[in-house]
Amino acid sequence: MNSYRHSAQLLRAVAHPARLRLLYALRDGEECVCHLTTLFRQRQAYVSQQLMFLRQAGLIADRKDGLRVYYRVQDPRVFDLLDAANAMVGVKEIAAEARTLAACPCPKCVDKHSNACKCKRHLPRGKKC
Amino acid sequence: MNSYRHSAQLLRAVAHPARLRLLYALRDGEECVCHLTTLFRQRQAYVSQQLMFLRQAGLIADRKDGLRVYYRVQDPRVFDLLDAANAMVGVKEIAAEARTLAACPCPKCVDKHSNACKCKRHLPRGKKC
DNA sequence: AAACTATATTCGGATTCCTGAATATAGTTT
DNA sequence: AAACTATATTCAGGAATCCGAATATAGTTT
Repeated sequence: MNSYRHSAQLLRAVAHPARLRLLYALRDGEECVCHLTTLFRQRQAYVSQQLMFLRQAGLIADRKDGLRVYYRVQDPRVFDLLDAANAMVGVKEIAAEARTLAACPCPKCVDKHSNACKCKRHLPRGKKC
Repeated sequence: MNSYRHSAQLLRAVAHPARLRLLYALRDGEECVCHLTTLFRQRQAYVSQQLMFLRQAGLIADRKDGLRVYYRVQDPRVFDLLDAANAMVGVKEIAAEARTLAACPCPKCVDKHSNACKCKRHLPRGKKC
């Protein structure tokens, strides 16, 4: 009966504030690392580390597009888990965090600015075309 | 938004094979420490430690009756959590483990033996009245 | 190719967790 | 009170985790 071991492993992957926050940020769709880094105001290396942890646990998958890497959750049932935990500690429902950020150079955020250039050129963080 | 911290703490309390197993053993009712120790074939000190962990996390509560201490789960919603985790790792449903044990001296187990004495005297482990 | 950008990985030290051994506490029986 | 029983707690060493700093990798633009 060491199916307990598998469940425990899954639970441990999820038992960390930063990783919880990451999963919720991916709740309604993939995001690139730069977006998550900007959103959380954390070092890129740290975000990558936690993403690696979640990936090795099989909770998220990645997709490359040019320089960027987009992450998505593998199995939406993980939110059944997280919501159950939140219910127990008295949290209603965690809404997805703001989807577009002025300081983020990823396509999704840039497209939102109607006055921003839509060309595909890579721009340094925070600069405009 | 550090409600993440609370959820993470709850999840960590549960992210351990021994503690998972304990919770499932309490799924359909309270059990005393000696019963759990016999059931798991583990040192009493170890079982007590893990119970203490669960108690400090607010997941279980205890009740004293003479020498024995009976533990029960505080909030049955914890099984929503655990079942969700099991579903993700492909475990159907965890049945409660055997409820009565020949080697266990707790009242519940002794009563099951129709040929055993029902007096309230305390007996050394494994000996009969 | 060289400079640049987004992301990943390695390394190390501090801290936390795990668990065995030993011991303490509290209730019970004689 | 003394011996005994069920349970709880403390302690310590080793393993695992956390996270910052530095560096590596791979794709892009010029």
